[in-house]
Amino acid sequence: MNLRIGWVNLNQLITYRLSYYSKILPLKKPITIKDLAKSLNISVATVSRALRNSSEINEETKQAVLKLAKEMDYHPNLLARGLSSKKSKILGVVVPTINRQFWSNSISGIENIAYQDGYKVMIFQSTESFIKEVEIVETLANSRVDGILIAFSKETKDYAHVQQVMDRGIPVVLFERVCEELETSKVVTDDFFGAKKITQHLISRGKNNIAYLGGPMSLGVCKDRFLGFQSAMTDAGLNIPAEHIIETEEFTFENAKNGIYQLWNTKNKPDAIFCFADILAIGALDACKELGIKVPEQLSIAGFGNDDTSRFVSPSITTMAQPSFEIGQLAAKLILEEITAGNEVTILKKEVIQPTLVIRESS
Amino acid sequence: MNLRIGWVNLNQLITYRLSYYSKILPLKKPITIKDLAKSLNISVATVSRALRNSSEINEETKQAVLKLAKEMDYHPNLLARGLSSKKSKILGVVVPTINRQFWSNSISGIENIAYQDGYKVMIFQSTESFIKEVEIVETLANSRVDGILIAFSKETKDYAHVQQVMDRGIPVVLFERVCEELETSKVVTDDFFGAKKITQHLISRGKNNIAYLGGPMSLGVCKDRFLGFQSAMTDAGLNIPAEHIIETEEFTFENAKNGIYQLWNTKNKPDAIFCFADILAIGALDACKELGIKVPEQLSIAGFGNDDTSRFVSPSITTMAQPSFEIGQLAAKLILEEITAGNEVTILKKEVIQPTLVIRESS
DNA sequence: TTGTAGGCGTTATCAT
DNA sequence: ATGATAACGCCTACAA
Repeated sequence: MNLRIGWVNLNQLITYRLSYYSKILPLKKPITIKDLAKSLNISVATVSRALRNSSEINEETKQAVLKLAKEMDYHPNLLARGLSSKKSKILGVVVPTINRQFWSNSISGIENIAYQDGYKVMIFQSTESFIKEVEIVETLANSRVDGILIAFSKETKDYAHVQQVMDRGIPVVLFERVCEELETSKVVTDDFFGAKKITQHLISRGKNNIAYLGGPMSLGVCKDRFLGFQSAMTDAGLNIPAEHIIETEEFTFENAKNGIYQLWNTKNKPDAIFCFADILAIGALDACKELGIKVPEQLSIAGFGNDDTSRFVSPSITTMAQPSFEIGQLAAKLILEEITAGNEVTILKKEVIQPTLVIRESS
Repeated sequence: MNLRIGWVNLNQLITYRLSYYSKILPLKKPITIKDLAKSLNISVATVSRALRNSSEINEETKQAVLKLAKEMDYHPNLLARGLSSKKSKILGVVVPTINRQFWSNSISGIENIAYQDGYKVMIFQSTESFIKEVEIVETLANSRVDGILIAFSKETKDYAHVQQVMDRGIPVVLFERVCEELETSKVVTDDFFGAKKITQHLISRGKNNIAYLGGPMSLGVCKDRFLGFQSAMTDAGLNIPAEHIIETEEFTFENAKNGIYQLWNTKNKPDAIFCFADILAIGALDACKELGIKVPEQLSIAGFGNDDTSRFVSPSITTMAQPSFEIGQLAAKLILEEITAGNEVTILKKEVIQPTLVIRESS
């Protein structure tokens, strides 16, 4: 035991491997309600009722069943249960990635509500890939989950895969990354007003030459935030020169830095910048340090999302806080409503949630 | 449509709700292989074979089946498939939280390997709760997943729930937060040497009065990192006064700040600090700013984990990079090996992965 | 290559 | 309150 066998190279990492012991999977046959029934000389139906504490059962027999079940180490087979009952008590969630606070927080919100109603949550990430998203949605549907919550990948422009699932009678709720085409309940952030509000804040700080750094306008969220920004500028009678609008395909630290370098090469330098997401704001901040630009004196920076990081950097970043946990909760509530309604009429709702302004040092 | 109904107060957020349209779930009965068989006047067995492109089937009939399946919008019922085949092609993953880079990255690593073999991954978070962890593991087992990957919650000291699942014949692999008691394959970071290495780095920078800021020693990882730290100090003939060892129950920004304030109140002030995790290092850095402590001149700071944030703050944080993605990949490989082995002998392995030193401005 | 039939573990619908 | 028994949708010997 714990005998060192040798050195192994794993993706350029030195790893050492300790051999343990060998193992063979045990192949005990699982106990079923049939076994319980036989042992107690009663029918499987009765056992089944006892296990789901149905109303129509004698208290004593029920206790006897439960006792034996524990003794014999019985565990229900959820596949069989689902197959026969047509209910899984499972919600499926599809998000672009779990590796960002907004998404992981909203998932926590979903779980929070789901668990209260005895639902489990299956999480899948599309990794911003349309093909993978389609696969996942299909798998989820084929696994007979009771409902599916989706935030679309960046690539997703076609919603047939979701429509198809809806046609199969599976409730769907969209959140954050939604679309107009589908007739479902939706939960979104008010991106337009959020962007407008934070832009107005910058203006109120005396800035009047504000640039925009964001993602592709083809993505709904990006467009909405830009429109909000634009609206605030227009309302204030301010102009947005074309070279002050920078679009990056991906939201990365590095792209943001490049954006600032690009901006600082124009002869009409901005005095503030509104970034589509916090990660961009943080990249912008880093570029400013390299270029010796004083924040916020020379350039104010504003982000969106209120990621933890926006608080930790220095100067800390002014941003719009999105209530991600609550968005998840709300989405879960909506889908549970629909599930509960079953074949009754449900009212589809669109919930638009207001982000809140968090003023920090960068403005 | 789009008729505004009213204002709703959700957790102190102003939300407005747009009524959409009402909806009734359609209740079409799903197509089954039986339906396909009937339509083609062949047996269900043949259809089944065609769908899983078994070798023993005529190419023409197979094509006919596939064509009809598409036409009739057939979708396999995974519950039924799993029930009868006893294979789900699903891996279950249990992590403390998905809301931290290390965990979300390792999940991505797991998915990366799993998808190559046609496995899907079900993600669950225990939220550091033992009870929830037990529930999840039980659910996973009852859902007949093909294997379970677990990183224990902080609270978990008793491993009966996992042993039980193993006894049921379900392969289990532990990663990162593991235990000695269970006879499974395991993948861990070399915390001892990682901590030792980064401490030695601090020493090589001329620091000789290094403090430690970390979690409860009851948690294996915490202890290992502390021991590595201690070992480096001892090797260098350096002393660690008791007041330079600070334990925090939770790894938060605020706790770390308090730790630094506490340290700076002792008369023997340290000239460097090794923090158990990056988030603590970042908190420490913030406290330094508030206290006017120059980093790294007066106090060097080192973290562990290489979270994105450690790169974004200024000065950026020296840290140990844990190859989280690779750890996930490895864990997935190990469990797939075990699954594939089935009732053959498997060799259980313990893989110890070396973190790498990332030197940045804070040292 | 195809068909028959039994089984997977549970729930649901009848009776009793 | 309990028991038979037929689904649920698919897989898999075994037989043809």
